[in-house]
Amino acid sequence: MILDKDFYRRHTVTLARELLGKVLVHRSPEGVAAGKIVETEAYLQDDPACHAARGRTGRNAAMFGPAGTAYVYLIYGIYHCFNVVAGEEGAGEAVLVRALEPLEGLALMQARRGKRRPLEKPASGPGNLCTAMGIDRRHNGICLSAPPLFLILGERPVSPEDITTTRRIGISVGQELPLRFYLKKNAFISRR
DNA sequence: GCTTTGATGCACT
DNA sequence: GTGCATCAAAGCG
Repeated sequence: MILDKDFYRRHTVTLARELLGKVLVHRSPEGVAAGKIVETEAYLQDDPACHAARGRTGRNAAMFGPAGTAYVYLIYGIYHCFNVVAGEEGAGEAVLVRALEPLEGLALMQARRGKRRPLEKPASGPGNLCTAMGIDRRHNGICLSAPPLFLILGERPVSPEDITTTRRIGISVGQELPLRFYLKKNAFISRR
């Protein structure tokens, strides 16, 4: 049921595409929240936009762990971003998960977002996703092959024709690259 | 309907 | 002190 270590052992770009359609589950004391991954971005070695590009620091240390480790960091002092570590151990590559289509615990996600009106897409955008799922720095460095935070197969497989490739979003360092992937026609992606 | 800006931890100059 | 893999409220017209 839970995707194990072997699932994560493949090229980072391949993993970024393979993660589409898989389901991210978080079992927390507040309840279970789960959603289908609909948007990802790959961050590779020798890429200035990759946090690991300038070596290991306290913040990015989890990126250098084995594939299938969670890398969660704080951005702009307020939002968290959730990544799946990929590639060879020590390479410092990862896949940023940018948006989910809620499958379970929609009300919990909406409550965590804390808006007046319940949001239709509470987990679209990397910062929003972490807020809705209750993911924060406590999850940094943990293994994604066991509860409380893990991935399972989706209901139906995703075929290559279902995937759109674009430039990554919000990158301001270095050359921008076609390393963003999302499910075509899915309403829950963060941007067109 | 845009565009601007404030929120602010952490790594780096 | 500056800038970032962000987001939404505020300002503008």
